[in-house]
Amino acid sequence: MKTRVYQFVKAAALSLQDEMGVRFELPDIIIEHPKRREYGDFSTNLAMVAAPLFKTSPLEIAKGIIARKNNIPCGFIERFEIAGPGFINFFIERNCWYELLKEVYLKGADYGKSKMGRGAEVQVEFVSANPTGPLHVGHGRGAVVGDVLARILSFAGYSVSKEYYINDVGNQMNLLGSSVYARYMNVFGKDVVFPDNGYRGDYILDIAKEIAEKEGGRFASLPAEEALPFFIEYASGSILKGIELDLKDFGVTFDRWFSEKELFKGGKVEKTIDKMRSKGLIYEKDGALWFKTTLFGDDKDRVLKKADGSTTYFASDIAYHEDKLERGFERIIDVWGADHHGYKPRIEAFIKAHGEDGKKLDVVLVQLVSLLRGGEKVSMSTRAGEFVTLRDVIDEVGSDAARFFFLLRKSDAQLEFDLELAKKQTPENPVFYVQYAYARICSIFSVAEQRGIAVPSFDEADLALLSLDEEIELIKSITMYPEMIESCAAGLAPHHLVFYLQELVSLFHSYYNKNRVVSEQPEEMPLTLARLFMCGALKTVIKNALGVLGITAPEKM
RNA sequence: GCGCCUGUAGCUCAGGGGAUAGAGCAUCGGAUUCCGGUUCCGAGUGCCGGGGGUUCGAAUCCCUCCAGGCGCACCA
Repeated sequence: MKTRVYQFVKAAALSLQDEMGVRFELPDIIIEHPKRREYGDFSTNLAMVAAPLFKTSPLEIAKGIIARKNNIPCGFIERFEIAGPGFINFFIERNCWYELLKEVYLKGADYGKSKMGRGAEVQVEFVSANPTGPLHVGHGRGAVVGDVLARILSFAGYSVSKEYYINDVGNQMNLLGSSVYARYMNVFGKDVVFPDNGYRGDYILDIAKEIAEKEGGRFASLPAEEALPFFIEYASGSILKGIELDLKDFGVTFDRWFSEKELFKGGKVEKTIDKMRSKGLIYEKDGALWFKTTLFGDDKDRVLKKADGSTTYFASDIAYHEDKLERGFERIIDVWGADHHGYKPRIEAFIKAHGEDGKKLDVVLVQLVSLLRGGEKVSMSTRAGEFVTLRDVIDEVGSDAARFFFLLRKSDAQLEFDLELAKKQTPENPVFYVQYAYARICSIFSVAEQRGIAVPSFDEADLALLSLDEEIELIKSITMYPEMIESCAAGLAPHHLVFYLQELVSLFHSYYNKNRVVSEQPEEMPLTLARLFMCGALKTVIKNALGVLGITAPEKM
């Protein structure tokens, strides 16, 4: 509908240019939903923006554009209005809304899908937590943001690939291995110095015990260096499996798990460095190898290879991003914890150095989550290993509530997550409020069914009977869904969808309370059918939206 | 010191150049024989952190200051 208004305005503006004998590139035409109902269904500020270009007053332009209505088809617009300093407000013909409602019915589960992405290949990389311990709440937020973003993009017509990058190389792996090794030795009564910054969580001991059970004491007699590779391999593998399971239970899956180790095995890291060297972007200083990222907007050059000959994390990362580019993705979206924000310029620098548009990369930052329990802060300290895991949260509040809460704020704002609230079966709990609306509609349908009334198809219902203001508002809100998906996709902002759902559902609860859907009066059957039809469309939209969020739509609660 | 994010109602936060700045919760008052109890309606509250600028128009953009968070390794 918005598109139709847009097309009209554009055609009208062009035609107005001809009439006035002027020609210039039109400014972007913005069609918006006015905040106030009396300003119509849509409005545009074009007349004000274009006034200087047309060299006349906004009022004249607005009049001119509206005058085009005789030449340009716009039967769907009931009336126009010029308001305020020069807004043009559009009031849409009521029948058009009914038509849109039928579209919901016809498209069903596909309603809201868009071709916006034109099938462009997009990669979303997210979570990518080091396999050194279980996922904690913060990772959980990143997981949901990435996952829902991917779902939104694919709904919006992109071809999306979800990926988890595993940092299974480097110091932290050695540290993990030696931590488990130390615990293992303890099991056999041997005292080994626990590494300084070792991992102290209970899970380390669990893994050590598991190894002791399966492998016996055969490593106890080996020198540490010989035993270590096994411990690293075993521990990271076991932790990764746990991570995968936690994510799966959280409704998050990946198309690919990409191992950093594989980059080295294939010589990819060296190859990427060589490539940059051949472009003259590498130099040596203080025995280390540097990459001239400053040429591409970074604020200092970065080390790729340390004086001791080992490569940095950044070296792996550019190799990884080169791999992404080579796989032909048109867009690369990295979802990172906000503490990595400083990392963006150097990755972007690499992409530019590689000869690609830096805009190919989007970084979505996910801010901290602080847990509350009935308003009281739950303390989390990673250091002591007593942090709250994602698993704990899912077990306590369930996957649905956790997912919803993680999306309740824009991702780059800090989030307070109240565990007590998430469990409440009351309307102050937004998840409940939304799911309840769905269950309520299902309940209406079953009442109708008991009375032998089937939910009508679009040609059985006379939608013109839906004439109440609340009904029109509800229909408008229902049919705004496709637009919502597109705007979430464009802004990489999943939280908009959550806000939309809450507003939509609130309109329904309010409507429900005032009006009876299934009437007792036989003569009101046509109205009942029309209302059932509308509820059916609403049901579809709620279900589709919850589906995109990865949240279940329960028929009963 | 430099960079990024944040500062909006009592609380948690939307809105990120447009018209009278919104929602939920909390508070107070009212409705609800019902399809579903856990629902609904109404009311009040704002120097949009301060100051300057750009603009026909600024919560929104720019500068500056203040406050909070997070980054700023030859760590990962």
